[in-house]
Amino acid sequence: MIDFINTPTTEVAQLLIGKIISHEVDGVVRSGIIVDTECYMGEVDEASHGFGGKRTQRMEAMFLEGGHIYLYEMRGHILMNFVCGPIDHPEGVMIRAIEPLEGIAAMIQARQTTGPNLTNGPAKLTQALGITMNSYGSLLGDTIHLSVSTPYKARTIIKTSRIGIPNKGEWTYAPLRFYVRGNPYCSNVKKSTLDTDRGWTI
DNA sequence: GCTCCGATGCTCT
DNA sequence: GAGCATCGGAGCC
Repeated sequence: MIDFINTPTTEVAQLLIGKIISHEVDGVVRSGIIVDTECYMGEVDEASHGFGGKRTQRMEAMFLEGGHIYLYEMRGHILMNFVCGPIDHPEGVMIRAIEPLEGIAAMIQARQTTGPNLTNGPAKLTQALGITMNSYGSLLGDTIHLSVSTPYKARTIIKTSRIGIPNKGEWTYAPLRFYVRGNPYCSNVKKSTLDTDRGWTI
């Protein structure tokens, strides 16, 4: 299991790649392999909700100890983050995309679509997994589970700038996004760069 | 009470 | 590749 409190956030983001996240809805387990993550670096990161020491009701979970779930609602969509670092330290890793594994039929029903479109975006995967604001501030392992081991090994992890962060100075270009090269479920990838083994070495 | 706006996604060109 | 739909929280009046 990852030590979310003592491991640097940027390292957590890379360690999460290849792990399996699961959530149970009505007795049906839905799970997927994490393939795309982004870091948000707390008070100093202009793109982070915790920037400048701001602290409001809806971001309270971000200030919990590492290992908690921070959910953010935007335009009716839910985005999921794993909180990192010690308490009162608003850093976290957003899960940007997963590769469906179990409960795919349920995901298709929830999303009303199939293929990469099922989970290749932060709001898409929460909808596919059936995650709701009920899990806000819960501890990882409570309603949302993460595999202890890393069953899938990425051949190459691409390190690049984050998506949807304009006009944030150096933070717009900071290499805080990590994803599996060649995996079709990553956000915003070119078709020509996909690999037949989806980027895994096993 | 009201306005502004975003860590998005979908649709159409 | 660009434009827009559309919801709730934050912050200010």
